[in-house]
Amino acid sequence: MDQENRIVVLIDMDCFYCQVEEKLNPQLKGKPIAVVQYNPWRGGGIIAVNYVARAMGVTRHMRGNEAKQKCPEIQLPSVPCFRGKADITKYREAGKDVAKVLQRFTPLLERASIDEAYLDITDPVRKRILNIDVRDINSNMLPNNFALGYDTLDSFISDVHSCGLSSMEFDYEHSKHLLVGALIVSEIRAAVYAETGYQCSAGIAHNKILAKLVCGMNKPNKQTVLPKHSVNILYKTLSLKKVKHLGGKFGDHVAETLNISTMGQLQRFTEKDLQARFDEKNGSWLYNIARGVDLEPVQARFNPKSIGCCKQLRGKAALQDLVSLRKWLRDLGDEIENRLEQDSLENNRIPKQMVVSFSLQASKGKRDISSSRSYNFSPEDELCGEIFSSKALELVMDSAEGCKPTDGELNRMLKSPITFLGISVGKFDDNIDAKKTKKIKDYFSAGSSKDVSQTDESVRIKLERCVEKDGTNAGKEYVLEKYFESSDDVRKENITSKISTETEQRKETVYQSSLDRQESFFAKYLNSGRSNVANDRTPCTRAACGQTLHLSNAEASNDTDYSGSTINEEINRSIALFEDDPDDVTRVVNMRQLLKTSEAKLEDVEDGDRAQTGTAPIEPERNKSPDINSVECSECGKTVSLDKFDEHSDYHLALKLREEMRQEVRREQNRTKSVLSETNKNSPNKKETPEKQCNRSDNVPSIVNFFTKFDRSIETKLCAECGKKVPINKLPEHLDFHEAQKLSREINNRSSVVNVTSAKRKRKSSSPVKKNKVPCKSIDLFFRQ
DNA sequence: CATGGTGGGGCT
DNA sequence: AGCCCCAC
Repeated sequence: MDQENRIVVLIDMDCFYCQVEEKLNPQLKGKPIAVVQYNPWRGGGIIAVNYVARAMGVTRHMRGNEAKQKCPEIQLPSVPCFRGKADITKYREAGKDVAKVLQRFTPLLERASIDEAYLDITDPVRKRILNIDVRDINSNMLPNNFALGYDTLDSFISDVHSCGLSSMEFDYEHSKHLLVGALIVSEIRAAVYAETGYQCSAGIAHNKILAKLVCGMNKPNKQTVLPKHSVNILYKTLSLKKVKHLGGKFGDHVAETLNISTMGQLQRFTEKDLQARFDEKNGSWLYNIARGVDLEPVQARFNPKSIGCCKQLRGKAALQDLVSLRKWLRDLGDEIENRLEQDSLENNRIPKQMVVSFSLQASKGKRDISSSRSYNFSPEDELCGEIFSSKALELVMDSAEGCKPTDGELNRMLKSPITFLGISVGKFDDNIDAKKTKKIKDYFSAGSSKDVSQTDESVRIKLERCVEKDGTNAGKEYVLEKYFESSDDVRKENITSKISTETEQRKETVYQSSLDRQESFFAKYLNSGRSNVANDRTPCTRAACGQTLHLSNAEASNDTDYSGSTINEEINRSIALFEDDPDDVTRVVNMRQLLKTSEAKLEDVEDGDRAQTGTAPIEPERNKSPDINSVECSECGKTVSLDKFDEHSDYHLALKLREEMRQEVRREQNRTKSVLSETNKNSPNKKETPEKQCNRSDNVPSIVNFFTKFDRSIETKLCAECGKKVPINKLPEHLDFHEAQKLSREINNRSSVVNVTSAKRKRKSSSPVKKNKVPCKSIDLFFRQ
């Protein structure tokens, strides 16, 4: 409503990647470290530096080797590498963990990056003011808090307490709200630290630009408030380029045309003047921000609007031929698929569009030519890595003239090398349950020719395996219900009776008989689960889990807890373990306990136990050393409790197996393609679509050879599921792969009962600033050479 | 060859 | 739709 009197916060994690590495490997704490992105060139590129290392002169922009020179004892943990590119999953997950804590304090949270979020806490501040006496706030309650324009926080507080009588300029109401905002922010940061172990800094001001600005002024692990009347003090010396949106070309342009360098100097110009020199919108924006005014609302957004991955392939790494292009698109497509799987699981949405971007090497001295092409998914498209990579290839070929005019077998060279490749998906469709239910039905009725009873049994076994992890009847019923939704009546009958009557007694034997039959992907996976069933420590965990489910259900009725999960959400989470992280349940349990204790603390505050509030732990003395009963997984670095470690290892094994199987399927697909296109080989020359050219290129002997190790002497059989040729000895595995896919889809397609996104307020983008913000055409032309 | 991989967003 | 800029 009153955009100028909001309380806006920017939370920024301190050297986040380093903190994540330090948490994963506590031995690193206190030592100088920098996280490098794998890159064989000169020790890797540094993307984060902790404060110990910064003190010794290590900065971003340096390579690992330079850091070693400056600081020989520096440790350089590296971003893991998957499919030939950096994989930042663990940091993404860590960022999400943090954001979940933040979200408890306000639904008006905008995730700005992996480690930053804006919070509009205007409402929480108002409510708090009704419940407390601002005069009871003292600097002991606000450790590590700075007020810009004041030597000490106390002098700011006493200004507020004296009702601003000491200064004509002082706006009491504004500063009172800021002070209460700072109090809330210190509670937020304490919660983040208590629940995640991560430290962050914060800026507290009346809008996003200023919050962002002051957040960086005291770091790390500090927070800074910016009273309105201190803006001019700050601007007096503040370089214009420090302000968001002015850090790039536009900022340079402004500074040069006006011949100024500080924000203060920007105030000398009238709005009309600025509009004349730049553009109506940019002019107004500059005029406003020069006075500390920024009307851009904090948007309620937790989930990203797009999911993408890309890879630079510069210099010698540039792609020269179709084979390598296809390889990279496959890898990118696979990553998209995996991340989308997760996303649909968590957010109940699927993308409607994909965009492929690429750059072609230009003649030396010139900038590479970058292009992008989009594709809107049709309802029949199956959102798998295969679709992403094949569509991407089509689009690239279509617009990049990838193939040289045919010259016998050498037509696989690209006209110009590709120096950048990226696939991203977006334009998400929310609440996809209805549509998906139909798709599930398709999947399950597609098997047809296979022995129905065996299919059902294997599905049943897998379903039981799922609910096994859940440990509650509710979860079992839920899963079965979802399965029935997608089954025809005969199957329903069949399975219902089996499960309802025999489950408890026959569980072991069912597993056993299944295992006797085949030792394959699922058998191995199930086997690992079975051994855990036998393990007497596991049931305890499950019991705890079941208890938690009920607890969290109670919590969900607490409307001040925005993250409160429903029982169904918890169940879903448990089910998700099958594909997701087996450790999740224990994490949820721990998280719940922490939430309860921290909520209790917050209630203490609300109840007016102010002496207690004063000790609000900005750095709790909690012992963060890892549990003696847990161990760090060498695969993913996560801490895993010992009694779950077997299971966790199996999870990684399963992932690897699945990946192998996918590759296997791909190889077969490609071989099939090339065989098919052989029939075209002798057809007369005619205009061909790029797609056809693609296929034909697969026929080139060298490319067939690329997909190694296919032995034509081995007998093959057509798979009833996918119609592809499968070596007969690989058939059991291959069928299991399809089962795994089906189950995976079934799991992914189940409804997510709580839709976090929909709980958020949706604002109209009425922000005047939005229109005011961006470099206009004239500026674009100015910089285009 | 040399921050690189991700995101958001505005303009035409 | 496709291009470009900004920022972490």
